[in-house]
Amino acid sequence: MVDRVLQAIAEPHRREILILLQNTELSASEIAAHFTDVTRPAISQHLMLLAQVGLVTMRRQGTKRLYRTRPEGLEDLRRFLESFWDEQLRVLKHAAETEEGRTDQLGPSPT
Amino acid sequence: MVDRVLQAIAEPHRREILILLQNTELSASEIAAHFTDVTRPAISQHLMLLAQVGLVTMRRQGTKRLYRTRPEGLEDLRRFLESFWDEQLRVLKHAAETEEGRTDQLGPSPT
DNA sequence: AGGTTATGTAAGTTGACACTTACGTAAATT
DNA sequence: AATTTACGTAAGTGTCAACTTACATAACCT
Repeated sequence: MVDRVLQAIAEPHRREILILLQNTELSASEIAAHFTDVTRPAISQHLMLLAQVGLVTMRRQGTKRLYRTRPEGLEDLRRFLESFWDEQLRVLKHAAETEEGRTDQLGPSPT
Repeated sequence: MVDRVLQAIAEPHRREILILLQNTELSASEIAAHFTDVTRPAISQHLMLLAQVGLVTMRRQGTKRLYRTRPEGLEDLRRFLESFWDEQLRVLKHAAETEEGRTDQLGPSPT
């Protein structure tokens, strides 16, 4: 499950959709209107995926479909990453205390 | 930057690598040995990517290359998701208090 | 009923990416 | 110097996912 949620939020457009929906409930076309680089059907497909993964909920209102976030959908991921971070921080702390001769060669590209 | 980190940890094998490296420093082949469904070069490529994104560090020791996690690499992502979650939880709380007529139609697939 | 509005769905294209095998290379060992 | 060990790198392949355009459908309005 974590897999699919991670994959879902790895896509920039989908993350932006989630951010748009943070405080509001929006219709599909309202959401699509925020995007200039992508067509409405694409957004529709993103919304479908987000719903399947449980990050978003939909209800119909007349001809519209209103979407909102579903906070519980992030729980699994949250738990996973949190435990992960705890572990990482412990390592970080330990490294700071030990402080062995830093021989680092390869790091992140200096963007 | 968040994009690339998310993409990096969206891949199951790479997540497993990070978990392997949580407490230890391992050589490339030691890491590869943990995987049966994938060849060593594939792992090597994953390690490269993880290093580029800043989730992992490498140092040479003789003919070996030892990898370890780089906790700071998760900071950006952590910040992003944390603010995100805060917002989500606020919404969740608000929803619980308001408790309007639940008209939910589309949810996560009942796995 | 007929038209409009709001939206999903089908089908096809493209590009990225996770692999594979084969090869290159640098450090240790003999 | 020749081998072996421990890797990365090149090049090619197959799959998947994010798009696109064109079409289908469902609710609303007149």
